[in-house]
Amino acid sequence: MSKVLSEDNNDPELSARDKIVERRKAILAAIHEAAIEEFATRGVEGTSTQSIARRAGLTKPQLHYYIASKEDLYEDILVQILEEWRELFIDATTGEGPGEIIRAYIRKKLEFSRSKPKASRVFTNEIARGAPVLGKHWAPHVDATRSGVALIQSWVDEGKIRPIDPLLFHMHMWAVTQHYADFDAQVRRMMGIEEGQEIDFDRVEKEVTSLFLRSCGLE
Amino acid sequence: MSKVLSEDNNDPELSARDKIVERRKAILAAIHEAAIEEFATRGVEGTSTQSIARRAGLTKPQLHYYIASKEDLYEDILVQILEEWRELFIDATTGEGPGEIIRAYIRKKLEFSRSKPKASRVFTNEIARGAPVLGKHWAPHVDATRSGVALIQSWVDEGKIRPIDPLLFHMHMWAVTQHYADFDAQVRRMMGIEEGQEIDFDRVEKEVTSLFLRSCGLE
DNA sequence: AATTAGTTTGACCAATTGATCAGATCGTTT
DNA sequence: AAACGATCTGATCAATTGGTCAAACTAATT
Repeated sequence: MSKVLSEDNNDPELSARDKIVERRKAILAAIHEAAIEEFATRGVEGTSTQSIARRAGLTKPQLHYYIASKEDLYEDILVQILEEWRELFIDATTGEGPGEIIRAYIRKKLEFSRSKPKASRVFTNEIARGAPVLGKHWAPHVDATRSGVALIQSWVDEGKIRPIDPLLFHMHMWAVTQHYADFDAQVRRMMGIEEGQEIDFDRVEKEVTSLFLRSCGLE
Repeated sequence: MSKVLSEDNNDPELSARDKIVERRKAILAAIHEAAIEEFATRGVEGTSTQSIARRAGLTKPQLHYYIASKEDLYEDILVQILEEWRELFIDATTGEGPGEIIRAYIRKKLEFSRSKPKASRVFTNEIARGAPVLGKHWAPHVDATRSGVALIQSWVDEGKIRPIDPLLFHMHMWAVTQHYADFDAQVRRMMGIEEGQEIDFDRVEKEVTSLFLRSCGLE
């Protein structure tokens, strides 16, 4: 700490120290990306550090220079995914009505499934295992979801939407949107989509939104 | 074949040969059960034959006496799961109306998630991997689902239900019901259910049914 | 030119992996 | 009692696992 402060006085555009830090960041990002890819398809225990290293363009000892252990890396990635889901919660701070909030939630969650399906699958895998690693970390996530459920409940109490079970309603939105990440292969097969072609997420978003809005009497 | 026929003439209650066959069946069933448990939580590649053997109460060489290889066992189990899902399809042979058929599908699928969550998860895992093994086997399954979709489409055409996207409607029913198997840990956490306690599947069935019936104007 | 911190490398480790095999053991039939 | 097929066992295999280590290398600082 003191070293950094004492030596970083001169600042010609980008110091050598900064370059090193930046490089480290880039390599760590590559490791995370490679690991997510592997974890998503092979699971934690089925993934070898070897394969992570290879995918990230590193050797195995090189990988271990940047990470402590496979389990450590896995935990980091899980926390990172939860972090990215921060913005994904239902809240009333925007001042919008139930319809718009539900629409926005479905849109954002579907966008995550579309753009980061692998990360979604790592999460699914962890839950399916009984969430042994996530256990210590997802309390805030659960709390945030709970407050979303409370918001939905308040809509029911105020007669803004039909009387539905708010917890199940929320979970079902989560389930359907998550489906498009976890069951990508099944969705493609059912839709008859060729390799390389894109799933029509506009169609999906329209239908999913309609499903949930109608069920609570908003459409 | 000829041996069996020639020697099986005398039949005192249960012949020795039958006993052997029965024993084999029982052991194979134990192996399948143990393997499903392991595959569901650790994935195929993360599961060791050792752990399967141990859980089934066998030694490793003993296990290999009954199965050819781990991949072989895995494929058998996947096919077996598809087999059990045979009865799970939407069809009009009962002569019932859309409402009853949808209700019955959700009930049956939820019952499967409740009673065999592990098997469900093995399936999910395979799909998340891109269905490399299932690929050769699930054509009938896909066809059956497609005919279910066609049935739903016919309801729309005949004006029996609201104009929904039949394929997505079907997939969403699948997604929500599957959720209760794959995300058991998450569901329990959100519902605040203690270890050992049961999830209230009546409440779930009621809400899921209502969700889909309302969305197609049947409730 | 020497020092330094950061990084990379090849060799190496004990443990486990999926799988095999010859020989031992078992209960049954002849 | 001999022979039989079915089953089980301990030893063993090459390959891979997650991870370590000292030594070498690199580039910037002194």
